[in-house]
Amino acid sequence: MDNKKSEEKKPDTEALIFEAAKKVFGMKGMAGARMQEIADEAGINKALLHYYFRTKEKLFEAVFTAIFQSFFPKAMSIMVNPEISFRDKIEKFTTVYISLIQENPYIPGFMLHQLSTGGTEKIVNLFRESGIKPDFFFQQVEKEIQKKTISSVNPMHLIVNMISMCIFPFIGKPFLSTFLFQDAEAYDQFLEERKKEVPRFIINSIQKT
Amino acid sequence: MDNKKSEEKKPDTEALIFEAAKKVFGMKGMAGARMQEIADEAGINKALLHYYFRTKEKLFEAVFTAIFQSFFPKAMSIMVNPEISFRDKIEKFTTVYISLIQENPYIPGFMLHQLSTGGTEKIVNLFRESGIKPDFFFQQVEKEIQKKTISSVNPMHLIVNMISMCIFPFIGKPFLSTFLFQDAEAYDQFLEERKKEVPRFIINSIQKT
DNA sequence: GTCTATACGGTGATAGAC
DNA sequence: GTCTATCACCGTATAGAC
Repeated sequence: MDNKKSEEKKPDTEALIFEAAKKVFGMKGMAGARMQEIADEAGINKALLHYYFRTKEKLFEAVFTAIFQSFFPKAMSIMVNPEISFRDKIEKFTTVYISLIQENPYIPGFMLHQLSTGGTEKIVNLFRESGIKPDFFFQQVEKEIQKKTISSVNPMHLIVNMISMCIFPFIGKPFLSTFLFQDAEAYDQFLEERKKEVPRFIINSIQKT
Repeated sequence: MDNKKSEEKKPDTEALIFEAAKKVFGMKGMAGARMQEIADEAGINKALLHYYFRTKEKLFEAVFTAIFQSFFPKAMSIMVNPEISFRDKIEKFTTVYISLIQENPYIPGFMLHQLSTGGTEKIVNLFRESGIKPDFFFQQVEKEIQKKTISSVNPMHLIVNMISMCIFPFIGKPFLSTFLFQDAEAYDQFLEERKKEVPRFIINSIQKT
């Protein structure tokens, strides 16, 4: 993998470390991860980790920030885009959200550990920096209610329901894939189905009949 | 707190440790928790932890098992109870589920860490031991579909949706309470509302009109 | 049963050769 | 930039007095 034109994309140790850290931190969490394991995963030496990222904490923060920014703004920008109709919004959001996590399986692990360990400040800051204001979505919901196109729902609950149904299947993967599915393939298919099922479920619930 | 009749309920060091461990493990996870912190929380000495539970891992397992058994069977038994109508089942399940976690705030933290750390075997075993068969619920869904009382839904997605909407608000508490709510009180009220909102949301979605 | 003191291993981090 | 060797610390676990 080293034989490309060395000009254009050297195997870039930093990126190797980054990927390895994603994986290990995502699986074990900040506290459970071991620098040694990350080094092994990256196929390099432990000391090199400290050469690129001075400390474990800095490495974690770097990876966490990157992960967060790689998905959160993308998903949220859909919700606050004035050009997308309300109904499309729900469909797009769920689909994109699920797809994004499928592509970056470490996201839920990161979020979880970060949340349940109480390290909320970083998330809060990243969120603030992203400049996203959920208010617009709430206003759009209210507008739809006034237009009588949907039944009267509390926007808070609606958005929490939406996020819940998108993200939980990933969190609960080991659990679900043990009890509800035969193999990994069945689980993957289940996720694919959800891209249609979840928006349908939501729209069925709130649409005026 | 020691001045009760020493016969009836001595302050029971073991129970103290158990409670402290619940709290610390729930917040920090197995890897992040420190025996010292548990000892402090229990107001006793570090060595005593090892006297009662030989190792950190044994302590964790004991607490995890107790937590699991204190809520899972109770919630699930509702789902497979043939005497409860389908509609009541959804209402009862969501209400009981949310209430149970409200009373034992450490449950989500435990589950999360256990899930995301990959220690699924314990959960699988505990689940097996509980003797619960989710099949009955699935059958009941199919029956309702045949009776045309609900629209054609995939039972898998239905139950995953239900669990998602119940449990995620707890997982995401730090996040939600930062962005959507002013204070802890508002968050608590939100949870109370959900006991009505979630079943309503589900039933609205699947009922035949 | 409960404490203090200590042994022991693991882990993050650094020094220094190449 | 990358490695080997090593340090210093922290955290689990045990020994032993009371």
